[in-house]
Amino acid sequence: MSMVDYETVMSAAEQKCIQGGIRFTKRRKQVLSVLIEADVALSAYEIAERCNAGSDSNMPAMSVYRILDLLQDQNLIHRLEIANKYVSCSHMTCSHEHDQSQFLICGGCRHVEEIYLSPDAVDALQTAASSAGFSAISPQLEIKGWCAECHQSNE
Amino acid sequence: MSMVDYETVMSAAEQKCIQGGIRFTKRRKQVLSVLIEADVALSAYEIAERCNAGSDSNMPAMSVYRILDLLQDQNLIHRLEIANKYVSCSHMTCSHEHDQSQFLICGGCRHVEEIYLSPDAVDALQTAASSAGFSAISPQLEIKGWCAECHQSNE
DNA sequence: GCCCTAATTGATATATTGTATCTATCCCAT
DNA sequence: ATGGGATAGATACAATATATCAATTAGGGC
Repeated sequence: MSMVDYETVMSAAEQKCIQGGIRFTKRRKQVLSVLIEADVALSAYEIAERCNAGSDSNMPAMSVYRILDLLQDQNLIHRLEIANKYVSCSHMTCSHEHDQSQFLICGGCRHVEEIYLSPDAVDALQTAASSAGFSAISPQLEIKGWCAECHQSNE
Repeated sequence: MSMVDYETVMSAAEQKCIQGGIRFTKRRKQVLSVLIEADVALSAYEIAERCNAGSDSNMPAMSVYRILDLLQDQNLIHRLEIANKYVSCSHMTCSHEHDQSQFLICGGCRHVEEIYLSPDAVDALQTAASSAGFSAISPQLEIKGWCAECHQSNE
């Protein structure tokens, strides 16, 4: 799914882990690989399944949760709260910080698309939030909507 | 919490149910009352607890889920997917349809505020969604952020 | 190389949220 | 008053997530 080479992404991930003071272990590589190779957002239990598919290793779902938390801390993946699923970060190889990511999530099939909102749009959201006494909106926005396919089948 | 009289709201709710072809039963009144009187968003199990608090009636959580689904169909309440919680609709007494509601949800304490985005901001979101192949964004937006209090304690 | 320590993983239990299904009961229209 | 659809009860279970403690592993100083 990624636009860049798998090896490049993985070594960038390793660097981020080292800089974050944690190890890029076999288990963690395994979880991140599954997310990078998936073309859809996956639940923790789906990730565990894929780790275990056709292999002798046993990846318990509990470990997956632990590892997902860590990878999130390193900004290598995103947790989508509306979908209860996880996706790899599309900016993994960037050296600079990304302070915004935006996702569209289909309310029907839960398909996920990463989008790019104009700074103006983000500003408008931030302004509305400030007016309501919030100091900041999340750097990771999730917008629920309807993909063309699900929209049709629901008419 | 409501700006309008409780009785007014409940009778408006009853009208909406009748128009929707369903009954406004004791159980459904009970669930809606709890949500109207709450000043925070509540989970289904919290609603069940409040229904049962200091009373002889037994409201099972399963019934709560069923009733929440119905109330949502009648546009009397909103389900917040980011928070896994429910709030009563602030437009319950309006006769016209509201095609947009927007909520801010604190990522720390899960406090919920209803906000009003400018049409321009909503347009920007819709445009970004269309570009990504989505035919529509949800009429109910959920924006995660940080309330002033949680923002401070996380600095 | 070896040991100490801390990080990591394993293993188990349990909490939380939500769905499926079948039965019993209630209430309205005839 | 009663037949039938809407509503509620009851039970089981699925899916998602957290807590806790023990076992193992990997690096850094000697």
